[in-house]
Amino acid sequence: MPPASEVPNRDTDTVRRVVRWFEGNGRTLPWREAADHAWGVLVSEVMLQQTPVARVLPLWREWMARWPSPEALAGASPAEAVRAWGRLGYPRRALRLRECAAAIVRDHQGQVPCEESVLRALPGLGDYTAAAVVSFAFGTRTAVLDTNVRRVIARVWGGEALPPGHTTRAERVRALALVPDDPKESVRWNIGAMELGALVCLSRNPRCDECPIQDRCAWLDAGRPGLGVRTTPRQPWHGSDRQVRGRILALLREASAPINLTEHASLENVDPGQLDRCLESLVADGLARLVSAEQGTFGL
DNA sequence: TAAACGTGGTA
DNA sequence: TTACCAAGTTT
Repeated sequence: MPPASEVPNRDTDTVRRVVRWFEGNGRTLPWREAADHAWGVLVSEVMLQQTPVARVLPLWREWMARWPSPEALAGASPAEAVRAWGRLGYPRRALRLRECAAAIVRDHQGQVPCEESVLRALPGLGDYTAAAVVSFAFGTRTAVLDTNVRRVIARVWGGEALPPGHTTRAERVRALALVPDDPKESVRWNIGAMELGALVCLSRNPRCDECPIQDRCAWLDAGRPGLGVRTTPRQPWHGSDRQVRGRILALLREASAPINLTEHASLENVDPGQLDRCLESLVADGLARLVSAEQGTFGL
């Protein structure tokens, strides 16, 4: 544990102001409307990992209509899940979500577990998602630490432009200290802090003049230092394995039958070695299937 | 622990 | 146009 000097006061008043702001400014999103539907919350949280709300909305509606329960999704094939994932990105999430559904059916009587540690053990659910599900779907008091909440806390109580590259122990301690004792209020704070980070306390262009706690922000007080400082270098995209894997997967999603990928016209400009490497990794990930080695054909 | 993992909107 | 970035997880 860090020394007590690093643990801020509860700061109940600032927390309450964020909650009030959310009540008047929060978006009405479908997975919030039916917050008692744990499966819907879980699906939304997985889809929202590193993915903007606007892109998730139509896919979430499709998935909930098609697979309204863990049992329903558990009955789908991996290929169906990957195809239905469309262009949401990080398609391994589709496989893991389906595996998650199967585990829920197999080990939890088809009911989404309500314990954070149990959820954390399911495929595709990490610290953030497990906390989000117990908070938003079950109303349990816990600290939900996503990139939005981390940024809000880093600025308001830390005076820093951005949180560290990975979640630190100190961040968790500080975050938990801010969570209200009352479970219902803790949920409002979690979702309100996330929404504040998503709509106002933006990473690059924060709208501090619209912020309900601008007079409580250590970072704004300090003159917003460090904005625009590059933290982690980005990997090049053009020509990367990621790009090639994405192109391959796009072809596989569209194809209704196995297709030749080693001599595919749209992959002509890809280095054969890289193509082989990407195909191999996709097969290893369960995102592609070698149908015929002789013909070089693959399917989902 | 660092690196890998998709995609498309925005400035 | 390039670069950033959006409710992270896994190995």
